[in-house]
Amino acid sequence: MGRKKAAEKGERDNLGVTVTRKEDFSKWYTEIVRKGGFKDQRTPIKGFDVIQPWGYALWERIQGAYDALLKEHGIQNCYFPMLIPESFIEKEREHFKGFEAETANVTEVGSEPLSEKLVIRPTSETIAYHMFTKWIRSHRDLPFKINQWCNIVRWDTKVTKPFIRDREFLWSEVHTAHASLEDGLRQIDDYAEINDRFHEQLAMAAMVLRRTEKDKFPGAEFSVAYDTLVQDGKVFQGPGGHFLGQNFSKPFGIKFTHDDGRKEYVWQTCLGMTTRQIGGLIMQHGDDKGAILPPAIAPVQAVIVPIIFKGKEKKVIDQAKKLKEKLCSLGVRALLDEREYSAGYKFNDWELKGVPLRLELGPKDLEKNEVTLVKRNDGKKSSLKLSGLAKIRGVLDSIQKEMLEKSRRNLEANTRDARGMKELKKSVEKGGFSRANWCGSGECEDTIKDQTGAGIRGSIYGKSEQTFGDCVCCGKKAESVVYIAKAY
RNA sequence: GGGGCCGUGGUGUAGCUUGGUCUAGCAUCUGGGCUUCGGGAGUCCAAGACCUGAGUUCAAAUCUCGGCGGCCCCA
Repeated sequence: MGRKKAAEKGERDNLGVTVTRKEDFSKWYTEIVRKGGFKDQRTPIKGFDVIQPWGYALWERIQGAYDALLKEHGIQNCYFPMLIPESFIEKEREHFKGFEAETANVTEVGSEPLSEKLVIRPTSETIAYHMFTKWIRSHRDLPFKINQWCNIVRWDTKVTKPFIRDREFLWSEVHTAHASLEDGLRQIDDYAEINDRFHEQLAMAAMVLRRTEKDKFPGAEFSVAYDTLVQDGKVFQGPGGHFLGQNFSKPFGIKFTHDDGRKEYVWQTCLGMTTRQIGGLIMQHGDDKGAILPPAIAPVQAVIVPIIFKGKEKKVIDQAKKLKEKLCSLGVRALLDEREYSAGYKFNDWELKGVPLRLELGPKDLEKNEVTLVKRNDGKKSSLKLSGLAKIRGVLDSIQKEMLEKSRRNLEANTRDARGMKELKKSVEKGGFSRANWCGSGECEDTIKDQTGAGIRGSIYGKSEQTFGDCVCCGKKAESVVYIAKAY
């Protein structure tokens, strides 16, 4: 059946996205991931998927942006081994019990059993800090800041979402050691700066929240995470930084000597950013046609689609090639789509993939020495003289700004105060963040979760907000203002 | 952690309730031709599938149980 006939019959074919966000947000997301060529889950082992070229190209951009920010802040890359001896786990029980149930273990080589069980890293604190004891001896060695890009295995019992919840994923993990509590805390501020700038590039408005005691990273003194608001009203957790205090340096014995000869344990921090971010980006910006990638991070910023009429092919293709060259020399990541598909097919395909700007070049444009621009974020069409191509940089910048603005407006419009459980329940149903007063007790935290299905995400990091009433749950004196939301 | 839905060519599906004419239908995709390209073109030819294991039965895509896998909701 042709597409026209299918459309007449009211059927939706399987080439594009078959559901709207409103109809079924989850299915919409999964379809974009698959049909946009981001990821293929049809592998033999659940949760161990293939990141496809388009998805990986996006990851490389995300990675590049983050890597540059880390390096600007004096963090150097290195690589730790994938296998960790089980005995290391004994050194930091509290930390590891958070992962214990989901580690994959290596117990034999060939058919010979190993003398000690090895764990495939679910995170690298234990192996990294084992090495820290060998590298750090003097105050001169501090601060010590390293990062590694690697894969991680966490064998969740259920996997429901590509990128968002996988058993194997790629990430960046930063580990630092400091000579004082103050310097360690300054590192957390550094993370905030890194992540603020990162989120600008992603065009995602974020809430920077200090997690509650229950929700912090296992073994940490406190955790700070970036929460962004997805279109369906749930929040998405992005990168998280953790202040570890001396909780790891003591059991691992990471000591240094001060300039006055005193010996002391180091203060530590860690930070992580994962391929989950790809899922967050898609859910944040996408529309019913597919993904929408912000220009700062899109692998292809402008795709050129030649419109070919019989007899005029050469002219159009030649001009399109020149156009691509010019754009590249202007520093635009441009791609000429010369595939043997119809123009309409290509339009849909690139919209699914999320390329921020499409340039159409056909006989009509050639006559006028123009090119047709179509913005992915709002679909607006315009013409641009071929002599004025430099303006494209400005168009890309404005797309970036518009996307960030939209994200900010969405966050603002969906953050509201709630006083008392009745109001909170109503607010949670609407989606987004509910801003409420909290007494600080774990009981109230659990009750809120039980009764509303939403959890306390934390309080704004680095800013103490004035309470505006009593605890939303128990009515006793409130200690802080917290943000409550359902999360992925 | 609890509950529910589901598994048929690469993809999306029909068939399953009531087992047999299923030698498994359709669309799309793929390869080859002709033709076409400003929103997923048309046409001709070719190729391509019942998740897995056990059971019930003369007979299983269809019924039963287990496994593996996918999806959704609640906690």
